[in-house]
This record gives sequence, structure tokens and C-alpha cells, in this order.
Amino acid sequence: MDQVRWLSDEEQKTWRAFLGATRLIFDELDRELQREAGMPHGYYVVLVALSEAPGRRLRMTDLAAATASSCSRLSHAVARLEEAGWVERQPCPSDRRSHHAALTAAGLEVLAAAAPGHVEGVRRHLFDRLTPAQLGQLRDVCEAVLREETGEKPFPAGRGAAHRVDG
Amino acid sequence: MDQVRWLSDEEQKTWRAFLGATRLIFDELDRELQREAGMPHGYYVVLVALSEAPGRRLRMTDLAAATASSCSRLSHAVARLEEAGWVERQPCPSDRRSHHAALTAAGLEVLAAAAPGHVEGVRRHLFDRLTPAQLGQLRDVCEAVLREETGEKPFPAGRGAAHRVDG
DNA sequence: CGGGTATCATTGAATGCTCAACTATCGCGG
DNA sequence: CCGCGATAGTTGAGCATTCAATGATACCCG
Repeated sequence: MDQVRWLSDEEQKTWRAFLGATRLIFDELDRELQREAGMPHGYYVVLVALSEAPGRRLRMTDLAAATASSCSRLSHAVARLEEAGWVERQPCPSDRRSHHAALTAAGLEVLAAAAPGHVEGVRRHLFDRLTPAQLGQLRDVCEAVLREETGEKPFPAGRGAAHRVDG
Repeated sequence: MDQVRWLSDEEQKTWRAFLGATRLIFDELDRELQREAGMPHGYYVVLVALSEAPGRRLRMTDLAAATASSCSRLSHAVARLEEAGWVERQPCPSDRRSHHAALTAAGLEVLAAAAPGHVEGVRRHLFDRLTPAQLGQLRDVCEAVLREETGEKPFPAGRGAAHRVDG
């Protein structure tokens, strides 16, 4: 029995550091975004995904995939964003089950206003603390985690370089 | 104006991979723990912290620090854990503002039952995907993020090696 | 000692997320 | 053309977290 492969000491320390670091980063970013833009980080990510899509709109399902979100979470989120006037739901003519979420002008403005502060936060909490070598290592690690999980590329990608808002 | 230091292409890709990887890891672990142990990951962490403390109990404030949690979050969490019978609140004689949270026998059982599956999940989603070199790199990165944020050591630490449950 | 301030912890309202159930539509096979 | 499983998305209940306000006690300093 007891075939449990407990974490080695190094793994243990790594895991706890990971827990602490991710908690720190996301708690801070969430708080900053909530204060400065009135939205949680998850909603910001939705707006970013829309801003980068052709025509600034995406099918709900694609938007869910682009934001690594569940349908349910996204549906609730878009409902909120729509109330705020930052996103609009549009029925899809070719498939009447489907809807598009489209970024509104107001949504783009809010995003543009929030982006600099957010990027600053990402730098302050993450990148400013890393050497260039560590930057590459972190990327490799994260991509290793994502790889083959779905059998697809690390992230939907598809940047249009049009409206810089970063993640 | 526009002094915004946007993310470089490498930083951009790293950040998005980081978002995807952390979301994947925590979504999975949360779901697994919820299914197998009936508690979210945050509560598991609380039980682990208690299990490692001398006498399996900690002051609320120290427990909050040990779990990188806000007082409020912890207070609500302990209330829930107490309802479940896994933790007990005890008034502190030396400081009557203070309370201790103590792990109950039932709490320790639940923790012991949940730990193997959870460790397995951590391995599956994170460590099994990393080379030994990457393990060290990830640790360095996470500790760099934590360092000097508070001016203290990376994590309260203080393992007693007594009841292995890992993070 | 007495008053002010800092610390320890809790509470309730508001918000976001999860899960499971549900509606509506599509498209395939017979 | 019908029936059925798959797909797209929504909904509501329940739970977790946040924020701001509050209560209670401890500590310090004049």
C-alpha cells in the first residue's frame, strides 16, 4: 500500500513558493484592476480577447476558449459586461444557437484606460523581479504545463498588433 | 506622454502562458479536491497549515499569514471548517482578542484522506511536466516574486515532518 | 490611571464562480 | 422528413471572496 509519491523536499518548497507567488500576483492585480477599472482581472481578459479578435467580436464558445473559461463563467461575465455597456451580445445569423460578444466603443475606451496601469502591475509584481533568463525559463515552464493538456498550441494566440492592451 | 512600458513580445507570451498554466492548474486542483474531499483548495491549505503547527493549532492571524490569506477570508473559511467539524475555535487565554484555530481529529482524518489524491494532482498537472532543471528554475522564479514583497522569508515554513500532507 | 491608537477578529452585503439542469438549434442517419 | 445525439449557450442555487464597518481588547504614553 501507500504508494503515494509524496513531494520531495525541493518539490514541496517549489510548490509552496508557487502557491505564494501566484496568490500574491493575482490578489494584487485583481485589487488594482478592481480599484482602477472597476472590474476583476477575469473580465479584463475577456475585453482583451475581444479587442484582438477580427471585428472585435467572437462567438461565445470561442471567447470561452480564448480566455480559458467555462461556458458558464463566460456567460455570467458577458452578462455583467453587457450591463456595464462594455460588450454587446449579437445573435449569429448562420447558427441560431450561437451568439457573438462584441466589444463596444465604451468597452474599448475602458480597456485602453485600464491597460497601462495593469501592465505596470504585471511588471511590478512579476517581470521586474525576473532576470531575462528567468523570463525564458518561466515561459518554458508554463508552456510545458499547457502542452498536450489539450493537444493544441499553448494559447489561441492570433494577435493583430492593433490595440495594445496586453494580457 | 505615453510612457507605458508595454510588454515585450517575449513578456507577452510568457504572461499569457502563465495565465493559462495557473488557471489550468488551480481549476483542476480545485475541482479534484472539491470532488474527492468536498472542500476547495483554499480550505485544504488551511488544514495543512494547522496540521504542521505545534499542537495543530494557530492563532487566526498567524494562520492567515501562513496561508497568505486575508483575515476576512480566513474567518469565513474557519467558520465553514468549524461547521464541518474539521476545525475548532478556541479562545486564547493570554490575549482575549485572539482566537486559536485547532485541527480536530476529524479534520486530520479528512486531510490524510485527501492528501494522496491531491499530491497526485499536483504531480500530474505540474511536476510531471517539468524537468529537474525546470523545477529549480520555477522555484527560483517564485521566490523572486515573493522576495522583499514583505521583507521576509519566502514562506512561514517550519515543517515538522510529522504528518505528511504536502501543500 | 486614562485616553488614544493599534491590533485581533468577525460580520454582512455585494459580487463572482461552480455545478447541474435546462432550452434551443443543428445535423446526421434511416 | 423524423428522431436523436451533439452542440451553443443560459440560468439559478449554493458557496467563496472581497470590502468596509464594527466590536473588543491590548498597549503606550503623558
